[in-house]
This record gives sequence, structure tokens and C-alpha cells, in this order.
Amino acid sequence: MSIRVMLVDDQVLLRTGFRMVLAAQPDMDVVAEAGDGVEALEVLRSTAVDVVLMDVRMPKLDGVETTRRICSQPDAPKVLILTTFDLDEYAFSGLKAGASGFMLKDVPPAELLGAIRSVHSGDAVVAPSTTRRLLDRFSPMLPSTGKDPEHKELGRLTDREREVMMLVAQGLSNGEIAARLVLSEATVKTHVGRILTKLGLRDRVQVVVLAYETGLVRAGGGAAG
Amino acid sequence: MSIRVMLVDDQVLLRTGFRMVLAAQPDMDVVAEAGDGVEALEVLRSTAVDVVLMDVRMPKLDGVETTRRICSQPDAPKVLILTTFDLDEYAFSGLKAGASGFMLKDVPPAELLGAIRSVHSGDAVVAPSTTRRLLDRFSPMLPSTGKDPEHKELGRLTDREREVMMLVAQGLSNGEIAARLVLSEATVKTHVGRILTKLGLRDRVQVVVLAYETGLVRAGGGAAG
DNA sequence: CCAAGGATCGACCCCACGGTTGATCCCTGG
DNA sequence: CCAGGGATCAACCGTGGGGTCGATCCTTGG
Repeated sequence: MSIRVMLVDDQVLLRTGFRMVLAAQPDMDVVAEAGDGVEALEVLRSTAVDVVLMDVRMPKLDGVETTRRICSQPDAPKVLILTTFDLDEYAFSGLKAGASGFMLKDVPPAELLGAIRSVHSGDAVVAPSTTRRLLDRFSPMLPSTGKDPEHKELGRLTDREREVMMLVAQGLSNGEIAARLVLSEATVKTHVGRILTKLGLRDRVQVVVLAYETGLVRAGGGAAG
Repeated sequence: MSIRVMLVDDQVLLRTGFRMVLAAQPDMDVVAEAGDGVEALEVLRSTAVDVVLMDVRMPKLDGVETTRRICSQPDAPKVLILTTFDLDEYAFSGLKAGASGFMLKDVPPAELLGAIRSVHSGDAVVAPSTTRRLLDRFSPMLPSTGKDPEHKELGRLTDREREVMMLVAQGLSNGEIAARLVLSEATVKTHVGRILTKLGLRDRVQVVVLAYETGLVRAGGGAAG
């Protein structure tokens, strides 16, 4: 029996791309799709699915949280998270949420198909090539490039810190963030400072870069709104 | 006879998505694809194409420049530029380069198909919905939101300024940019300053946001590389 | 040849930012 | 009950970034 796959991504055309690739496989069927986390959960209530291909960044409910809710249910399908980038940030919270693996969206189709089969058969897949490539790509953005033996708390951000990071990533100043969250600017500075050290970044500019590369914020997503 | 379409985009899966949508049309054929500008120009030397769907942001040779070269040749195909965002920046240089139209990548398929047919029949397409939506989405990032009667030189950046902007968008400091371009830091500051006033932004942080929203820089594209 | 615009640089000022230290309050778990 | 972590805030300080003015050099176009 074929692997029943569900696609969850807010980009219609990207879904179409995946669907086409999967449809060409004799052992796979795309049985459902959703454009956001809420929709995904709804669909899952009435559809039997083996593997969910889940985008991290989505409107309404992000991939990590959606994954958490899916995996908290009995007889849950496997979840393979897709991202344009990666970070311990997501890796940790995503896997903790119950995901079976991580893949870059731009992996070669063959690798993606392999990952789906692996996940379906119960293996965890955190593409080694993925991780390696990401670190390579990312290192120039780090302050102490190369000499980072224990990269400490990289990614273990607090909820509050992540909240602040979102606003930093949208181009807001500390003052604006303080106003937005009804806080003292001093507090915001504390949070921002911790975010920088935890993520190993130099300044808020690099936070923005990271946020986009990560998928925390996505182009066209809504710096406005 | 069908409209012969060529897809130029560095995202394989996105190409696949477009291909599938177009393949379903009785009057369209995807006769060629390319992952970057250089490849596109090569392929075009040996393939007859009516309409080129061109991504703006690509490795090696960006969409605007590629468009320019395509359109400078005799008997050139029509070019429809696809972007995740928009700006007078691109609109001007793109149309000046010879493009027949602009579309957001996330337009409904029906609209995209219509645009292709329009362009093929000789019409210029700058989706009105596109422009409107973009301005709406972008306004909150501007300093003087709402009261911007003549938004001055928005987008009319110099080549050098655009070059600097790229580096700013990758998270580099003025000093790093100066080193990279073999310039005085004072010069870099001058350029950055002009970029900010021209684009109506407050600081380099917003430059990064804009760059990603514009497609000037793309997530996963290579802040490193 | 001269005007205009771009690129390059310097000096100056001000402030937002980031680093550091330390403090209070609250909640949770042992 | 107390230790620990998170959230909140304050004061201080050095620096990078942005604003402003001005200067030189070069290319382009009329």
C-alpha cells in the first residue's frame, strides 16, 4: 500500500511542485493538502495520512506548533519538517514537538523521496548533508567564525525572547518594541542582548538576516499587516 | 499553435509547480527551463520561445540583466518577470530592460495564465492588483506613512549604491563593507546614508527587511557563499 | 568647455545600540 | 521553604551608525 502523504505549505505553487514529484512515485500518494496549520489540523481529523510534509513558517499556526498538536494525538502520522534554512532553534523545538525529521526545501527530489520513505518506516531523518551545508552557509554570519567549540545555548530562546526577536526581525527599534509589548526599553534591551549572545550574533541586523534565512519571517509574509 | 513558454528560476520545485500548471493548459507548452540567467541565455540560443517567465533574483545573472540581454536580441521572446515582492526599483529597471510585465509569484494561477496570454499577444501586464497590494503592504515600513505625496527618488539607486545595499542586506557593518569594496568607511557611510534617504528607510535594519521582501536577497540564497 | 551627477573622502555631532552589573518579583520544582 | 530560571527594570559607558556640511575627482552630455 502506498504511503499517504499530506502537504502543508502556504505557497500553492510549491505544493504543486511537491505533488507532482510525489505523484510520479509508485509508492506514494498525495491524499491531502493544507495552506496553514489550522487547516492542516482540520483536514487530519477526517483523512488518514502516513507522512506530513510540513512547512515551518505559515500563517495562523506555524509548523512547529502544528507539529506539536498533530503528534500529541493518538495514532499520529509522521511529520517531516521542511525549511529553507535551519538552526538548532528549530531542530530542537521541532523534534521536541514530535517531528521525525528535517529537510531543506531545496534538497534534490531523490533525497526528499528517500527521507519520506525513511520517516514512514520509523527512522528519524535529519539530513546530514543538510546540517553540514547549513553550518557552512551560516558561519560567515557568526562572530567567532570557526573557533566555536561549544556554541553554548544556541537557539534555546525563551518564548518572550522569541517574541522580541520577531519584532526585531521586522525592523523595529528597541523603543518601538517596548511600546508594542508595553515594556520598559531597558527590558527590551535585556532581551535583545540575550538573543544576540544566545544566537551568537553581533547585532540586530544579523538577527533580521537570520530570521529570514530561518524562515521565522518570510519574504512577502508581512513586515506590515 | 501553442504558446512556447520558458521557465527561468533557480528553485527547481517552483519551476516544477509552474510547469505543471502550464502543462494543464491546451494552449501552452513549457519548451525550456533554466536555473540562472547565464543558462537561460544559452538555452535561448538554440530554442524558440514565445514567453519567458523570469525570476528576478537568481545566481550569476539576475532577472533584470538577463531580461536586458534577451530583449536586446532580434526576434526576442516576451519576458514576464516574476517576483515575491515589487518596487519602483524593479518595475522601472525591469521594464526599461524590456520586460513586458510584472507578476507576483503568489498570484492565483488563473491570473498568471491570463498574464502569459496577454504578454504573448503583445500587451504589457503590470498587474494592477499587484501594485496596489504591494504599496499597501509596504507602507508601514516607510517613515512618513500615509503622508508621502511625492515619494521622491524611491528606488532610483545608483549601481554602486545597490552594490552597497546588497552587502548591508547581508548583515555586514560599514567597516566590513569598506574592506570588501576596498573603500573608506566614510564613503560607505555616505552610500548607506543616501540609500536610506532614497528608500525612505530609517536604518540598515530596515534595509535588510526591504531586501528580503523585495527579493533582492532571498532566504536560502546565500548570506554566505 | 562647462554643468550635472556619481564616487570618493573627511570632520563633526548625536543617539540608538550593545555590554556589564545588579536589583526586584514571580513562579515552579525539589 | 528555598534554589533556580524567567521577566522586569536601572545606571553606566563605549562605539557604531546616521545626519549634515563640505571637498575633490571623474565621466557624461549638451
